[in-house]
Amino acid sequence: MGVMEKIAVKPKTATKVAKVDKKTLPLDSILKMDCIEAMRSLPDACVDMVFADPPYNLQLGGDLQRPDGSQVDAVDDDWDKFDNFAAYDKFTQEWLAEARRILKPDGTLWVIGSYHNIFRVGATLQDQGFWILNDIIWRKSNPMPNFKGTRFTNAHETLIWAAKSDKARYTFHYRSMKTLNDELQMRSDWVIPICGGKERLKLNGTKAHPTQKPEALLYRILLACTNPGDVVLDPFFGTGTTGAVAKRLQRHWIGCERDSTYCKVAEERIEMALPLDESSLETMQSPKSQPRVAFGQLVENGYLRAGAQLTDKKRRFGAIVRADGSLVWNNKYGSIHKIGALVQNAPSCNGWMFWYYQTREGELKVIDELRQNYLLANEP
Amino acid sequence: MGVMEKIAVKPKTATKVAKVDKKTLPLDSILKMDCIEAMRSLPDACVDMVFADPPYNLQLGGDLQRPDGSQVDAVDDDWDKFDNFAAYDKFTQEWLAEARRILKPDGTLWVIGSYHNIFRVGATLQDQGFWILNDIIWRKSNPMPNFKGTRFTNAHETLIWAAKSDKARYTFHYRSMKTLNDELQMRSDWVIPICGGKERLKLNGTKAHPTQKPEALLYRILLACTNPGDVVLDPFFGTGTTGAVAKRLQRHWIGCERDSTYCKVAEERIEMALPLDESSLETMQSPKSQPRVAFGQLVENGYLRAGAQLTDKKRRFGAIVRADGSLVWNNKYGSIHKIGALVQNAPSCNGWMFWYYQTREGELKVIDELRQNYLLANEP
DNA sequence: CATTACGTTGAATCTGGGA
DNA sequence: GTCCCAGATTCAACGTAAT
Repeated sequence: MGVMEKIAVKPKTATKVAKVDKKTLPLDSILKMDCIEAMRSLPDACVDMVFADPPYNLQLGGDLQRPDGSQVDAVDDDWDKFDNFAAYDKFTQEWLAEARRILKPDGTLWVIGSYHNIFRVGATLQDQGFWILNDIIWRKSNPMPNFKGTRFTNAHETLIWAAKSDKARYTFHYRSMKTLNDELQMRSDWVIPICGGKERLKLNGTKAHPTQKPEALLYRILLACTNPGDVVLDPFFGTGTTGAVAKRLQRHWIGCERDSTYCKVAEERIEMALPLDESSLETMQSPKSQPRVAFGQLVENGYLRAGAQLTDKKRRFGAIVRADGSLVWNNKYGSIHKIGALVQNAPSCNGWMFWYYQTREGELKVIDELRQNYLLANEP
Repeated sequence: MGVMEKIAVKPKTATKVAKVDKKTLPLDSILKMDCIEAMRSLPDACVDMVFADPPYNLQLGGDLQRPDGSQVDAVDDDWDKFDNFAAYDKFTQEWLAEARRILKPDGTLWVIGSYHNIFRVGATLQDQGFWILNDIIWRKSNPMPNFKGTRFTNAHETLIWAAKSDKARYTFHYRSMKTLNDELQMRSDWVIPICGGKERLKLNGTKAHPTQKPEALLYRILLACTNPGDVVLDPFFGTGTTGAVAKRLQRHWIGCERDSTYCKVAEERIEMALPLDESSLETMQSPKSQPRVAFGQLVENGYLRAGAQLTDKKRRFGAIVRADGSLVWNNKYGSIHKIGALVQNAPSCNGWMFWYYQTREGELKVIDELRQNYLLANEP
């Protein structure tokens, strides 16, 4: 188990990416225009995440406009689906290219879709160099049944999580996700109800947006893959689920939305959203973000004496601690990790978990416990 | 509830598609060559289903160790190596085009893949004119964990079910699936364990094939979307899961496989497989494939007299039966389904379940019961 | 013989900070 | 950019051995 610790904006962000002056960004506001045009107004590498819920109904020609307002394709009653796929692909290429440009090098992209469009979106983003990290299945606990009994009940939607490249060092709060999932690794299939009840926004008694996404979905995504203070852009903002959750989780957001009714609904909704208290935002952090403790510090501070014998759990191997914090085994010297790997003939080893010491009572205890004690005693 | 009835090859197949002489097909055998070459040797429109488990193009990096230091046995076979996406796409286009050609007009295609390849496969098959009916999520109950804690556990694979066109009259045994799923509609996410235990084929103590699929997966697919006697072709036969399940379910199969070791293992395995007894094959069938009973037959045979009054369950609407089996309501005439839809102002209605008649005892009973009685009394 | 303990394994794009 | 090396990281099912 790790130690509770506040999330801090990862320091590498400050040093590794081109510095973007957040003051010049339209943070926490909606750009009331076409998303491609909107993104073009932003500088390169300025956002930490893009979350996109693009249109997928190929017959809704209105959703396929170019930045200049012209129609991508004449979608009339005689529409040919091949022409339509081409038009949809072009639209997808355009908004993805802009999203890619404004993403920081270590930022990630999330897209949600159904079988109508997700294969085209996925192939396109791979073509553009995005590196898929996971595909995530949103399993709806209460999907609409297939009334005609002609197919399987369409009970899920698919999300793609992708980095800008295979080398990118993306944000992923593994430990938070594991905690959220009752101490088991979070899987790629998430059970979340569809958006309804009080959460579902209404206008004159009817739903304000046909495909409003549940906040729980965005909550998990933002918690897992961004840090407080990060900037999340949503090119198809709709009624602003992304903005509402971002505000709750103390992330900045930028929305793109042409429809003025949606904009109005979203603004009112986000205005009402309450940011979580900072203490509620504390999450389980990976030990990676704990201060490092050198094994030698433990020796130096008397947690273990030089000359003490360490063994593995089953007492198959024994090694001696030296004053500088190195171990000796079979006339070979090295770190706890190196010698641990050596005795097992393994390529690598976490010495903290491998080596045990004997207490005065004769009990074997893993040396990682000493490190935890040291950390507790030396907390800031 | 429907009636238990034997599956029969759907009659339309015999009349609608170009007749293929099954004697000329290499039924229930493996074509030991490249799948594209193999499919080219077959005539047009000769198979009812193609099930394909193509290489995933995994693009794995270096070795991967578990936390305990042991090595993960990766898929490093030559058949999964492609130079780039373009090469993989070309390969996909070629085998899909042949699969499309040999499929009967009402036949369907199933493909399985992971996020590495499924988006490319999905987009390609849409480009070729296939009409996606569902994407199905195979949720693994026991996936391999993400050992490094770097992503969400990849706990599923994706299948695509597609018809040759949007007009195709594909086979789907809705009722069998609903029965299989405890009287709930079968959803698009299926929980099935990975293939292990006795089912996992071994050679000299190690797995015979790195990616053997569970029979439960094929069982559900073949049961849902083929009829006994249908022909299923698998272009990437491997160790023959498709063949083994097809034999069990009394379907014909054709496999394509280049690797002679896989061929040998598959042949032995299928040889051992026992076809299910015909009585075990009886499953709940869709009302559509039951012998149709015209409502008029019931009138004709005295199950209901002309002039009788029908109502809905709550006696909100009343209609009169005419001698030809049509109903009258508000001076409007039509079938039980049409008038049922009309009175509710609904787009459609299953009249068999909507309309009730009154017994001599004054009890309301759904008219579907009369149909069931008629069917029982008139069984062959 | 029953139960527990331990070892093995599965389509995996699987580390990251500092010099 | 490369290199070095500390050190973080697993779930369910199945098979076999030990108790």
